[in-house]
Amino acid sequence: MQHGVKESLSTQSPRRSRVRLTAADRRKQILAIAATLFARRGFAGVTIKDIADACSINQAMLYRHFPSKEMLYLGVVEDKIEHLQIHAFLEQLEPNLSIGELLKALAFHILSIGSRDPEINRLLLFGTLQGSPEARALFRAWRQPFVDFLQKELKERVEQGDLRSIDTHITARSFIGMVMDCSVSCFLWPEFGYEEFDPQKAVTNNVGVFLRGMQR
Amino acid sequence: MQHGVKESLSTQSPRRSRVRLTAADRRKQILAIAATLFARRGFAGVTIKDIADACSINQAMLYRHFPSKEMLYLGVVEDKIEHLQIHAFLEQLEPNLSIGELLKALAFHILSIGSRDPEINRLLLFGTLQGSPEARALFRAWRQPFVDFLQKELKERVEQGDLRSIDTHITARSFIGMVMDCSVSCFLWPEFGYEEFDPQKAVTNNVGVFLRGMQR
DNA sequence: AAAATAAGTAAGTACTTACTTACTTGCATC
DNA sequence: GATGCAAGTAAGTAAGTACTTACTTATTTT
Repeated sequence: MQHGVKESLSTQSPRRSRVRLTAADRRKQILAIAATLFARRGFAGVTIKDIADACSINQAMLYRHFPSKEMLYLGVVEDKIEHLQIHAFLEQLEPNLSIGELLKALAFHILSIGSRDPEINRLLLFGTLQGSPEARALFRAWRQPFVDFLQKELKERVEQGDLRSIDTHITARSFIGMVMDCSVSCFLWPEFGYEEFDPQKAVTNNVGVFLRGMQR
Repeated sequence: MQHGVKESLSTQSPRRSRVRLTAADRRKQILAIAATLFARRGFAGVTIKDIADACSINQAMLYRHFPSKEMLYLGVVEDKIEHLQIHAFLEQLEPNLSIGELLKALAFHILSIGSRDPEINRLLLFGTLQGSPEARALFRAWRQPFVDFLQKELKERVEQGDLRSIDTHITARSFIGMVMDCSVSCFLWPEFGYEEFDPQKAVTNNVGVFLRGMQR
């Protein structure tokens, strides 16, 4: 591979073989790289030059795809939301799950998305802290569906007498909040004993506690 | 009080009576105002000019008190940590509280600090997202003591057989996480039905669930 | 009242920021 | 192989950015 490659003699500077992408591909690349940077350092912590450099293109190219930094940020968030598909996940859940199985399914899904793509949680947190309206949309798409769904399920079971008369809104919100907090702190504070943290064990433990706490 | 005050006739423009503070007072003012701004917009979202303007002083004055923006930020965080006093709170708790009373006491304290001074939570979140080492210190001072304390108390009671054999680390972390998430979401997402949210009710509900879930 | 000291400012420096303009390159189609 | 067009760039602009310098004002001490 290394030795004797004919071209390599003159490719010391290989005519700067720049990749020339189609507009659609370049747009995708910009969105992906910008997502990573915005998630890591927040809106104000990233410059247009940072993004352009990371994409190996000129800043002017960014402005052919997005009219401003704000709109690029909006594009990043919208792109994330589009690929979340929480409602689809909730709808394909088996309809006759026990409340324990349901809590487990929700918790695992939240944790698995959070560990597969930490950018979502970071974008949500950074965005809401900054007060950007885009973050509101992320919240509605990422966190709220779980709460609404769980509350509905809890309410049904309370009315049927399967569960104690707990406050369904507070309980749903708190359970989802607990799982989200867990998901977030795993990558925000890997030290502090969260390194060896096992989601499987955490879910089993916490679902057990909630379950017994809610049952008659 | 209002009428006939002699000086008020000529105080329309009172010779620009600029306040001239002592160094100690000015330092305090800068720290307080910088804390508000950094908490609201993050490190990168605040400029030295913003802070100086908000203090009604020249930017150069800031550099007489703090050698750089970084060091000012560090000062803000250290100042917050100094006034937290979580260990003092934990030590003055009655030693023979039931586990239910203990959970309630911890939850109320976290929520009351969070609502009295939202800057702490915002600084902690902003800081950790940015990856600033100062945030690590805030975490250690604000969140970790609660977890460590609760885990110790849970462990004792599990060993005495008062509680089921739950995972004390995970449970302590999750309970504190749930309360912190609640505290944070109250001011981050006041819409989404958290406006009429009553901490008293939430604590009663959730402590009840956890309690029953942990007891034999 | 004079001297010493500390709080305060105006107006810079060198560099970075988001965004633009005028131009060049590569590729598909006729 | 010339043509049209989209992908790409170099080199700007004007308004910030963190930080500095040289100077002025107020208060305390002698």
